[in-house]
Amino acid sequence: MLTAREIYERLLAAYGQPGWWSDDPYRVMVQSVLVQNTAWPSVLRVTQAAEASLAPERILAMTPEALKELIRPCGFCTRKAETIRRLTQWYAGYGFDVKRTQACGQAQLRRELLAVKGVGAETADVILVYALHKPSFVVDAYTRRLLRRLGFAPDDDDDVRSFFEAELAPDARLYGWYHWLILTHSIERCRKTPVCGACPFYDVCQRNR
DNA sequence: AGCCAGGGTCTAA
DNA sequence: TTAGACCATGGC
Repeated sequence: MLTAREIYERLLAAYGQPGWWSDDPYRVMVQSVLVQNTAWPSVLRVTQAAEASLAPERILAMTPEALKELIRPCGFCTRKAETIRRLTQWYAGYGFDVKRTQACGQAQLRRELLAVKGVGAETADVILVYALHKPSFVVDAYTRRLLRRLGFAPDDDDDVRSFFEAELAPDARLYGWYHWLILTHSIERCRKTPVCGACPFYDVCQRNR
């Protein structure tokens, strides 16, 4: 089994400098909800079309029905509209101020985010890492699948999270990059060319046995 | 045409 | 406590 560092090194060598979700914290919050069980292009289409409305004050000013219509193409629009509203209200408690929000401890922020109905572990961790720059490793379907293919069979997501966090420095930038690389690997390579000799994990991938 | 997509909540056993 | 139903829509 590769270590967390070895996996990162291979991803970096294969895909180069990783990207970042967004430098706009509120955009990360909205998109992290919209992408729940939804393909990314749908999220992009909605958020680009709604560019002018994508400020927390504007969202809270909309009627629930208008917000629902705005995000309809992403699916689950009733629930996601409610979640976005609740999340925005949570952010309002910090005056829509990232710095004020970041002043809180990571554990407290994670608890508060998980307490927002409609926000689960993955959404909370995406917001922690990309919007608030707190090192909470993001475990998503791709992360689970990659580790499984590398021969690691965790009982639950907490085990996956500790696999990474136990070995890596608690660095939000690193975690964000790491998640981004797993994403790139999963979408750009694994999905389009399922079995591929150029895969950075070809030698250890369970699928090749 | 049917299946899946970067999830989360609620419920029945 | 856990597996399964449910939530909605678009893309392939």
